Amino acid sequence: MALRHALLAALLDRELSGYQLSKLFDLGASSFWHASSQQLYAELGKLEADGLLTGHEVVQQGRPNKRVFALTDAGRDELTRFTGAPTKPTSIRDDLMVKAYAEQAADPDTLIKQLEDRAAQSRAKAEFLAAQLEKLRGDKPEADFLASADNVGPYLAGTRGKMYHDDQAEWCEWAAAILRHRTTS
Amino acid sequence: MALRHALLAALLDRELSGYQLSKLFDLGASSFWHASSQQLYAELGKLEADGLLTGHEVVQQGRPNKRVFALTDAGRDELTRFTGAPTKPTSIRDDLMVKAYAEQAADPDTLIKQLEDRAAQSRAKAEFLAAQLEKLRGDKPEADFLASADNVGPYLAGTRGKMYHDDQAEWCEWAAAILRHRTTS
DNA sequence: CACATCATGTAACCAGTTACATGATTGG
DNA sequence: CCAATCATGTAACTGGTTACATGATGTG
Repeated sequence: MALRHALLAALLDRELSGYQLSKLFDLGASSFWHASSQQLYAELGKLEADGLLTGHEVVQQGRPNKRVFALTDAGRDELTRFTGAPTKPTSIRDDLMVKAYAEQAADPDTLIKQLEDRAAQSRAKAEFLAAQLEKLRGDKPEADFLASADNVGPYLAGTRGKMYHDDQAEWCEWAAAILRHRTTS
Repeated sequence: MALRHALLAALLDRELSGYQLSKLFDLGASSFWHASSQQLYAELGKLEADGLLTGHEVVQQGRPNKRVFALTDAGRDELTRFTGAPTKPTSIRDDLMVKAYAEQAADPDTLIKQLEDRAAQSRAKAEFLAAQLEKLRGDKPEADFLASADNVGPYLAGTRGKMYHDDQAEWCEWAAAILRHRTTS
């Protein structure tokens, strides 16, 4: 069980539909938890069957109806249990980094293009996260918000995500520049 | 197929045994590719069966014998093909970040402890990577090395790994300090 | 003599990916 | 009317994890 806890965490203080969760895992949470939408719908079903979540149909006008999910008490307990359990090592799998490592076997122009594409994606995600963080802290200075707000978890995690994407973009551009320099000289 | 390319990349310019690869994936490459030793031995077998790698027994005195693996021409071609193929999105799964996100449901002291443990691990990995980078560039200034060396891939990837772990350690300590402050005030 | 490190695997199970499938509504 | 966005799934497959298994050698 792995995705479960990420889903429970996302639903800790709000109800969301599968679709909203898929946006979240695509944009906000992608820097610390990766999941496809198919996986989400499957896991939401299991979590509901296991009594950790309850789903309610929400009728919308102007859009297809949706099913939103909320934590049950059992779900919250399971999340608390999880936070106390030993932490598993981080699992990262990044094709682009493997390609950079194997630079010797790669076509330089193609690799440079891929690094630049990734840089652009990471810049966009960093910007999105910066906006999220601003929204979370409202008009307060960061230090005040972190000292007084009642739910700082998403802010802490979002900050790490922004760091990750800022670095990723910076590194990709740096690496691309080096490879470009090596081909043209 | 996923681990394959990471293994082929690691063997691009040297021969290594399963055990040496498991060290590499535990220390050097863990910031961009995660794999267990069981997985490595299984995949090395498949790669040999597919003709992308050849294994040779090396007799050692004072230690158990080992089997080292080297890229074949087919293996190198496959790696080149891979570097040109579309890059899959990065997959990250980090329990600790999910726990930070779910801070509200967590016991503060336990979470702080976990953040501090991770900070120490990341500091150690960053230091290891810094030493590796120094070894790779030898006595040259970084810019000279990157402009003139014939294999910069591992240096580029290692640099990203160091950034990742430096940030991770810094963020963990920052987050732990915030949570500590919130519990004591 | 016990512990750390070196060294390599197998088998059963589970998590995650890929391909397929459908349909409503809004805006250009 | 076409594309984008909203919305939700299933089935087959494959990649990865967990638990189990073994044994040599050097160091304190």
